[in-house]
Amino acid sequence: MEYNPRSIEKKWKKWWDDRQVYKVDNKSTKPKYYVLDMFPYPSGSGLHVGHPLGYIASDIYSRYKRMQGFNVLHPMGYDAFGLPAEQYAIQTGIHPAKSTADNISRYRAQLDNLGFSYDWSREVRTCDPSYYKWTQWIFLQLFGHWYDTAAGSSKPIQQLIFHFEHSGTAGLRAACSESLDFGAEDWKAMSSKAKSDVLMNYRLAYRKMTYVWWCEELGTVLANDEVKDGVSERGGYPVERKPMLQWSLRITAYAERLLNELQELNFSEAMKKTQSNWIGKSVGAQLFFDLDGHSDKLEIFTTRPDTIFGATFMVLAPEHELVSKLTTPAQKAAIEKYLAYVTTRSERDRMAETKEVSGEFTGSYAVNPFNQQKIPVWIAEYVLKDYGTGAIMAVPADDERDMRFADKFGLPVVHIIDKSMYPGATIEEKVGKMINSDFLDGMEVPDAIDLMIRRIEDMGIGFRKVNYKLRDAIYSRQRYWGEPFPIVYDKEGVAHPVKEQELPLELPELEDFKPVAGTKSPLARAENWVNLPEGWHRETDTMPGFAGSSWYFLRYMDADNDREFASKEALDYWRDVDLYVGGTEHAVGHLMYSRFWHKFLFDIGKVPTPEPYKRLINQGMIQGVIENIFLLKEKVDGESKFVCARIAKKMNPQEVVRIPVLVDYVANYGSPDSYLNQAGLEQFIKWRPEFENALFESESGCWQKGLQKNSQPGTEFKFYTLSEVGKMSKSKYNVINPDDVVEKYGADCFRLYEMFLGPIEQAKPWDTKGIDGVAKFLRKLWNLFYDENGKLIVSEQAPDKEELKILHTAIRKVTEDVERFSFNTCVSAFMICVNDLRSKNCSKKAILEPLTKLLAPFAPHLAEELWHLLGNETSVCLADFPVQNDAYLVQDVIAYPVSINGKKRDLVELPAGMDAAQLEELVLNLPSVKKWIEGKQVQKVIVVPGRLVNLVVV
RNA sequence: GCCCGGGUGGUGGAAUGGUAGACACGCAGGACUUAAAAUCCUGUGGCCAGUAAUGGCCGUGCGGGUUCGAGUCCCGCUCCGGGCACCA
Repeated sequence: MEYNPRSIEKKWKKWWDDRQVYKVDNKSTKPKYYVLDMFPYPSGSGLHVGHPLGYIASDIYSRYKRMQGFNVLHPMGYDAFGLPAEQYAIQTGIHPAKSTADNISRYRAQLDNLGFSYDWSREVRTCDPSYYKWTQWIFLQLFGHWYDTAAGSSKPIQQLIFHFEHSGTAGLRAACSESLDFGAEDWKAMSSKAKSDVLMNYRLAYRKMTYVWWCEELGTVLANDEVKDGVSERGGYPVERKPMLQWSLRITAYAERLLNELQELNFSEAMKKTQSNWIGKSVGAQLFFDLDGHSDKLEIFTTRPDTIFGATFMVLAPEHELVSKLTTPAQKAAIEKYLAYVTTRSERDRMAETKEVSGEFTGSYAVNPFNQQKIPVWIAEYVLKDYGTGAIMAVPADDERDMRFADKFGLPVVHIIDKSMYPGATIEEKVGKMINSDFLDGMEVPDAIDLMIRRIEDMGIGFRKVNYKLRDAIYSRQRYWGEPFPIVYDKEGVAHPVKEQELPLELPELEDFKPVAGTKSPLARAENWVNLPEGWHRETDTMPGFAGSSWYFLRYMDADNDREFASKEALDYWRDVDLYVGGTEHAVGHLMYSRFWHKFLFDIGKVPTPEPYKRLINQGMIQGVIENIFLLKEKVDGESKFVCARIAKKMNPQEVVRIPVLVDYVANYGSPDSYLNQAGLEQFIKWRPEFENALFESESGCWQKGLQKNSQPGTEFKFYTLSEVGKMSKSKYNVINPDDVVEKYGADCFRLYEMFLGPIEQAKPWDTKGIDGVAKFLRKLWNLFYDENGKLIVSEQAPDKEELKILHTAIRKVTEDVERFSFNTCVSAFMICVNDLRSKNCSKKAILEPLTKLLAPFAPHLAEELWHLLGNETSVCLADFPVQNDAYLVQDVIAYPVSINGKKRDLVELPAGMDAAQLEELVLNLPSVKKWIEGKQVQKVIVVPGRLVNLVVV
């Protein structure tokens, strides 16, 4: 009987399905274990071989934990709101709800094809009203709370109102947009609009002015992703940054906790570093500069208050609210021109551009509070509105960017730090002795910083301040395909929450998904929905992608609950995610937001833990190989001018092959390995028959089999191939569908091969080259059960010592490696085990049965088949995972490498249990060693019992 | 530009600071076969010497350092991949 994955896999899939093997109960006497995958966005191109990498790993781990006696929650769902579905709708007219549902069925079919052990009864879809009801509900909680910095926790907004009524802002320590100062009487005198504005300053979900990319030509707001090189990616139209009043979430209130509590988590150090850097905590001073001739003060944040005597100019972000006030009539034209330029620039451009600085003088001056010197105020794009206060004091002597700016605009430089005592110290390092700095002169930098902050506080011109790079999350999207905000505005524009019993606030049906004139969201088209009695109206923006994905793991715990997002019982049982598997691309976005939401829900008593994810594993991206075939035309008339065409491996041959490539690029990739003339083309088509009818087009002519268009006699064509590695995407013709691989090799083989490719955390290109090795392994295993005549040859014989050692070596290795997520080495261990058993012709049940269980998490279908062949009737998925017995693993003999000065010179097999002295004596008398130490002095002998011997000779 | 990773044979990769290249792919030679496929066996980092057994030297992107010993730790570079706040 031959191993036939197709029939085996079909059979057991149905068997598992019929018996609901993967269904999980919220009540169990077993310990719980929650394994979560980052749920996919169901895109139109379907699942590719990169998606399942993490899913297979988490599935193996889930199955492993289940077999070890845990009640394992392993769910799956879809992150189903998003931009691509909406873009697709605009292009094709197909409603996002439909295309999303279609894509989901396709994803489901593809996932089902891989033998995952998901409990599908818990599936969630973020675009489902029964789900987004709770996304909206959480938003309303954020809207209804403020962050009490003194208590380190979120509190209901009513408590804040109570505080204002009794003492105004006195004694209040709260996360806010700007510090306000008013008394109880002031509060009581405020209009409802004024009160609402004040509360917005404290709410965790609040509205503020932020910028969006606007494309006039397309009549739509664009995502960063849709803007390339300052123009829209679609159509190449001009774009500009437009200010809009948008919802934001005050994640900055949680910055300190997000940073501190990160340390306790089992995340990779790289991930922790990325998140800490993103939070970007820095300590410094917030201080106010007087402005010459203005009553306003200029508020800046600096980590280097000690350098104030070197501050020779101030820089404001171009969007800073004081810019218009500070611009003098003489500078007006220049400033306006600069502002127009800045609206075309992305933040990335503004940060990245360091060689060519730009800026403009406002014509006004600030006053240095310590020496009363006038300091010119400039604006420049390298200062960002949302970081710090959107304004800096520039100290060219101590900051590279400020220096370049001073250089370019001829601004003075005052040296204030003597670093001669610290050779090799960079300009930014906080070391050196202060000079030219009045009362700071002679002090070391750290002391000077300290003293300066105290001075600033004494003078009442500022205070010590902790600043974070982390910015509040912009939460509005001018899109259709997202959660509507459960917010209505009254006549005065005051935002009110929709009543809880009115949730979910469903997305109205629309035919046209384009925004309404100006920057109004598509939802503005649903006038009946937007407009309410008495001049009230609904919010027309929708929530961003991260809304639904910030809490979905909680919903799986109790997915059908229509009274709460999850019941207290379910939350108390499952608590948090024990293992989370997903890509690093979510390091700062999704992970940060969901940690923030979770902490908020914890503060308001809705979840039992302050952190959502205990352990995080990041799978590397599976990249595609972009294979290009170049056809070059070489002019023979002496000129060495090349022209060439380029085609990607997976490109449909019917599509015209074009892309002229730069000569330099071609020249960099070695020499052509074959000529392409008519015969060469034949040869090429033999190698790549799919190009039989392709038309090869280069700048100067076209080629097709049997034809020779536009080519001059005497012209030679050369071709060669090269490979690049990059993201798998439709546009690169390198997407590989797992279904095709499963069709050919089976799901078990696919699972093992993806694991065998390399370490889970590493990015690697997909290549099916090695899959035969895995397929061979599976057949070899199969053939331990069946002989070549299809006869079952499993015997009841007792295993010998060696066979037990082979088995238990595998058990040990696989168990260790599963725990550390080293699945590629698990597969090697299986191969070694099967190879060893084969060489001993071992088909003993006492060996094969534990081996089958060991393999079950990796190749569940095959394991189930073998398990039943061995006479079992329950599922192998529920069997006990084998445990190693150290008694079988004892080594009698150890191979000691013997090194001289660190170089291996001999390998001697010695009985285990020799002590260091015995080993030393024995080794010194080895002939192979004598040869090396003859006439020399043995200075030192390093003996590591059980490992090695190293002699140091001179 | 900034942040985070990574670089080991022809290829994917293995290696608690302790025998570099496990396990595979590929390739070469052989067995079986009319033949091919499949399967099995043997070899396979490079260079040098030797008929051979074998022996020697070099070798983990580049340059330095720590150590008895470095792919692994430290410093400086370089190339590649990912992210940079409205793709998800």
